[in-house]
Amino acid sequence: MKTRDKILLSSLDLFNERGERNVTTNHIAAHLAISPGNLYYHFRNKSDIIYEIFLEYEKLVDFYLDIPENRPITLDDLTFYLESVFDGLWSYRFFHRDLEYLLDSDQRLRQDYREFTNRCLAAISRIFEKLAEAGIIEPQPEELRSAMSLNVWLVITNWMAFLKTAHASEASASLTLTELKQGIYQVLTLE
Amino acid sequence: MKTRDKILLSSLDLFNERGERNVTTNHIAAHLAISPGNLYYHFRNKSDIIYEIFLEYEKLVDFYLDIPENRPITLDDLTFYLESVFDGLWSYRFFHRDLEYLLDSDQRLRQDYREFTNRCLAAISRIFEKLAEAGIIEPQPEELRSAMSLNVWLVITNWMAFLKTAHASEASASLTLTELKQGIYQVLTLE
DNA sequence: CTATTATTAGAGTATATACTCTAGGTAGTC
DNA sequence: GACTACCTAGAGTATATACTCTAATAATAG
Repeated sequence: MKTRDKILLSSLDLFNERGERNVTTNHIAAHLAISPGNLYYHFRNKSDIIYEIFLEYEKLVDFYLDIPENRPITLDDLTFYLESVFDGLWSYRFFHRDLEYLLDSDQRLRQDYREFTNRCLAAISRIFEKLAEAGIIEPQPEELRSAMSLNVWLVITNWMAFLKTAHASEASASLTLTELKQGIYQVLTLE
Repeated sequence: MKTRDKILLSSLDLFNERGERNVTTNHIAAHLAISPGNLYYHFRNKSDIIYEIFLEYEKLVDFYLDIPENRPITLDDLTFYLESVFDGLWSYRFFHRDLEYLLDSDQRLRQDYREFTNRCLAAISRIFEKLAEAGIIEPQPEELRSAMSLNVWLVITNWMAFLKTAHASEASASLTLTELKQGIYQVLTLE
């Protein structure tokens, strides 16, 4: 694997595990047993690394949330969407943890993330619409639907953080898949 | 005003405005035109300052969420609760922004915050219960009620962050009260 | 007035952090 | 073999950060 890709992978791992704030570029280099100079040959700065990781995250979620236009939606589809999105959240969980700081330090990222959020909200909204069309939930007016979508978005993106803050340190390392899955139930409650 | 209190006030201001991560103890001292030594005479370290600010926050919210036991609840009460809580969130908004990091760096805080969350969830749940008793909303089984409460909590605590991340930088400084109030509508949607 | 305690200034320090610079490899191509 | 483009090491640096230490000044109590 190319050094550049190894840097991205290791960074993601370390960020997720220890939080972006606690991971320096020197840590990343040391973890890969390469020199800082080498790291900075491949990336101009830490922000660039984070930005590239975000692009991957974005691509993944966009791929998952590509709602088929001309096919009714089923409950299985819904479950698939939720599982996919939670999977993405888990793999890039460092991102939402330090979101505000990250957006403050990189305008590109702020701009892109804003559009990303809007795409996600639109997708969630479309899911509601199709669920209503399929007769699975009650139809709802546009305004209510977008408020509901926003609620879903808030619950989804902050579920992980809630788990980490609500649980005592005892099981600190063990955010289990079970708990993650409970997040799915949590979202379903909204509907 | 005592220096100690001035430190707490200034810290809160600076934390809210620039984010805890961007505010050093030296900044706080400089802002107050006192020496670092002076600051460290009053507080052993930065964590201690944050912890004391949290205690104030906790006290405020606990005070607001003291649900009367022997009186039915009205819609006005509900509005009051929501406005109070959003007011508290606004005044201590730095806290939720860097929550995970803060809890990681102070075990006392982690423990206290965990209990605080549980008290809040219980209060929200009690509000639902009383709203049902008063015939304002449909009664719901215990399990559903606690899931709903959790959703409300997630929306409330992350509404501010959402506003700051979703809006482009244009109006960066201007998180208006109007938008905050929209958060209240957002929560009501859940019900 | 004096002894003690509380408060303050300000210089200083150890460590960390993001990042730079130079010199030297390595791999492919003609 | 020589040229070029890519890659890597590693020492080094400017700045920041949390925090310490000493000495001096106010406040207070007896």
